[in-house]
Amino acid sequence: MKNILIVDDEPDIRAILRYNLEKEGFAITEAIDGNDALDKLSKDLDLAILDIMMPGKDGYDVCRKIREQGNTLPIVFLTAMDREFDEVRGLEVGGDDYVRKPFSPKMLIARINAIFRRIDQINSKGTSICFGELEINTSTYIAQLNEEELHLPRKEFELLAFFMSQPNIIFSRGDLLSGIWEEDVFVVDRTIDVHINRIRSKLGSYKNWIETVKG
Amino acid sequence: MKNILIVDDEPDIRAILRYNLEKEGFAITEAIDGNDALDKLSKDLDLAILDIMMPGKDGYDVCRKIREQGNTLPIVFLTAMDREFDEVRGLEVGGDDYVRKPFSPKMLIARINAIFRRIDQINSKGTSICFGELEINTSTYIAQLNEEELHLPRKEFELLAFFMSQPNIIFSRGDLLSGIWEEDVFVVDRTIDVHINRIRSKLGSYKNWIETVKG
DNA sequence: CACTAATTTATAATTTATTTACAATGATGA
DNA sequence: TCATCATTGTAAATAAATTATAAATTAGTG
Repeated sequence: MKNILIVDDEPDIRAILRYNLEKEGFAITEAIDGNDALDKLSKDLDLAILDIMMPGKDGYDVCRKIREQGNTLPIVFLTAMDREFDEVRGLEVGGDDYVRKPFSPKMLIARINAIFRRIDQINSKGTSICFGELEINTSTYIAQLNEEELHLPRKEFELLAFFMSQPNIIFSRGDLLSGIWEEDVFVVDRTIDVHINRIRSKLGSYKNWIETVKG
Repeated sequence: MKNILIVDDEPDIRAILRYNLEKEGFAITEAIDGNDALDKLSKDLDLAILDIMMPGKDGYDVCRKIREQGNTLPIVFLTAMDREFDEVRGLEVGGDDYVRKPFSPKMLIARINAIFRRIDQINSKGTSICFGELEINTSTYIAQLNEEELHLPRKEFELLAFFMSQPNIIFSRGDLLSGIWEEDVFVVDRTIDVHINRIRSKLGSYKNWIETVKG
């Protein structure tokens, strides 16, 4: 069971958080301010929710201290007014995400789950696809051909990953469009051709791995 | 008719989905949450649309459960906020695609059709015709002679498919014209002859499979 | 053999894909 | 901030494949 540390000076907020998170199956530890939080740090914790605005040490300070200890505990910031929170600063001091008050419990839980998933992914490297000498890792966005790294920008990578996820399947340009591009963007068919051309040239002698079928 | 399972806790979303998909000719089954969805699984289903955020079991959980049962039902995730959805995770647990809310019905349908097409291609059994050592697949436009792929451009393929769909039948050039060419185009009889000639030369030693009857 | 229909060959027209060049955007870093 | 570079998309030129036609050749039939 995942153990979450809630750090907030307002008892009401702590109660709401505890209620919702326990309902979702998390174990909860509470801290009433920054120093209390630092005292309660332990290996058992899986994530911390840090209020920014607290008497004494604020959320940023606590986060910075935690990181100074070499602790990689995932941290979600909680902030009352959107103006007060500087996302960049939060990420700078080592935060993983942030949620604005008033928050919907659903949203908060979604964010927390997303963080846990991301971590699971990093620890389980089951995200690579191979095809012959070609290996791509869809979580690190690294592609390798014959052990050599192949530099592919995002779109080219996605296109290649799309093909590799379903090898030997014929896709229409429309399939590729709806599979890879955002739904509301419109790109001309030739654009796809150009991307494929770029991938092919990077595949060098293996360029015929991507075959085209007329029409 | 394809049967689609819609899994979402919000009745409004279910209604929108049902409306659009039924308009497109799909049959709909609804489930209001993860457990309901698992109850309603059946062989009749052709695809499931899973909301990620649901009370109780979320979309990932449902997907994982379905896959644990060895069920390969195609699954499309539906997600409200982009932050919440981890695409890689979705694919890891066995999803086939995902669509973000608010979604355009057009896009959703495009995705769903793409999945069905892909599946048709993978188990391309129902759409193939055989004649001796010759097998053609009318959905992938792939023709094979003695297990070897036979490259046939569109028109030649259609012509061959036309013959194979009714073997041992004598067609006049007019029959072929009206069967294969668009209504309003006019092509000269010799054109057909040339196409048939090309097919024959590709059939090699089996070229006499297409016989000519004078007049 | 003469006549017509079918086949083959060559070539033109058309469609579709590839390549090249370049513009717009956005990120990076002095 | 400005300049620079990478990325992404578009347009236009080129190339390639497909389809259609025309003409030359061959085959079938009375």
